[in-house]
Amino acid sequence: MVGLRHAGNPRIPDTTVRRLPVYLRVLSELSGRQQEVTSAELAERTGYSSEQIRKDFAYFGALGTRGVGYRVDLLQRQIRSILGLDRPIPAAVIGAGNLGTALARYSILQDRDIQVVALFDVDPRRVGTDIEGVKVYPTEELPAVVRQLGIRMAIVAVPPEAAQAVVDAAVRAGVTAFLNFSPVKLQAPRHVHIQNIDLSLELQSLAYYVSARSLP
Amino acid sequence: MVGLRHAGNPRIPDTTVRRLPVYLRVLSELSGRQQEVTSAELAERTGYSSEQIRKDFAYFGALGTRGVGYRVDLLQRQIRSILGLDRPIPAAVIGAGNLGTALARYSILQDRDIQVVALFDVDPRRVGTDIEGVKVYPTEELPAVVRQLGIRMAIVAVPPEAAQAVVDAAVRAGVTAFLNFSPVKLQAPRHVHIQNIDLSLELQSLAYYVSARSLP
DNA sequence: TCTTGTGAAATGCTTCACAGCA
DNA sequence: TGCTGTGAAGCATTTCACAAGA
Repeated sequence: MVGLRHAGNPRIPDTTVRRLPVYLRVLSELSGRQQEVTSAELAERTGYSSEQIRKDFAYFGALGTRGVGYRVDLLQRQIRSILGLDRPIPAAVIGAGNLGTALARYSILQDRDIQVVALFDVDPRRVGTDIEGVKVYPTEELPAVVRQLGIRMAIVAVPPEAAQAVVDAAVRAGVTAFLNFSPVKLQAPRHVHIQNIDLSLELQSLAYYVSARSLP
Repeated sequence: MVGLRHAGNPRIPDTTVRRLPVYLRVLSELSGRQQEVTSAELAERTGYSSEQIRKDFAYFGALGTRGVGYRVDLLQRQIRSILGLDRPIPAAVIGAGNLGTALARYSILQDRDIQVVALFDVDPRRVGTDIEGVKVYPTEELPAVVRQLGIRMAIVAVPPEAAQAVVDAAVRAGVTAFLNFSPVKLQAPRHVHIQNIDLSLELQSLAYYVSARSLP
């Protein structure tokens, strides 16, 4: 996992990248209400330290005014540009079962920058239906649809046995970023980024923090 | 976030805790097939370095045999005990919408150590139904049901406005560990552990890794 | 000989502390 | 005076390198 991006851009640590969307969320609450925001105020609202916030901003050539703070709108625009959210990103959800459907519905309704434009499923009963107006295609058409719609990002919610195959197909068709909910370690070329969310692993590690187990 | 647990136990770093379930998964594939496993083999299958694995095991007083490796069954038992998975953990899913239902179904079917024994929802149309045989209760009954069933862990999948209130109620009733899917920063007492999974944030940070944005 | 177990070095991230500027 | 910007210090985690034991 490297924070390196296309030539010329500063290298941003992965930890910072993960905080950027949080800043965006807070900034959008602030936007309209105030023009400037201090790192102290952002610290208050995000839970990060103010120094950390300033360091984060410095990674992409910050622009605060000493004694005043940062311009909300400028900051928003910059962070969105860093993340590549300054133009819509077409995304796919692969697997239209319970989880896939829920994730698709959630993403379609929540996020306007990342646009879920297609779902895929192997089950003929699901193919042809739609989720919030987005069509479910047969998985075998994935390469064609991905290319046609310029899909660059995919949410994987298929059974573990099927995951590697759909990722391989998607990668060949040009997808470079995956959010994987399947409980398997996926293989992919270096330039492909895979972010895993594994519910079983999360729950099991969470178990460690269940305290005072001696109680009833 | 501290790795500290009940008195007497060694302090295990959070990073290690998050790897333990991965070891469990790999070990369960191995179990039956072989009695011993080397750190190199585990490295191969997990993607972690062998030194890291040995360090992790050392945190809970490892027990390998030089020249041979670790006993699979012993390792399994130890890790399960560290995580508190040596007895079933009753859990709740709060919010029986699309996501909550999908998560509940997934957990019920996948995980036998963490048992989802109740769902909660405010919508009267959902209350009284069941998901894979697990009842949906009205949210107002949460305190009573949590106490009655000894629930120690909760998956939160309610709208953001409702999240803090259900967490407060659950904490008062004795829940100490949460997996939160609501896109809000939840407040809770020190002894309560909250693990967040925020789909929007994940997708937005993922956008950073979509490469070669200049293409079509 | 093979693999564990572990101090020591390296890395990466966060916090400290304060100089610098509006 | 207030807040940014940033080197330096501090921590946490990972990797290195190798001694020790079956």
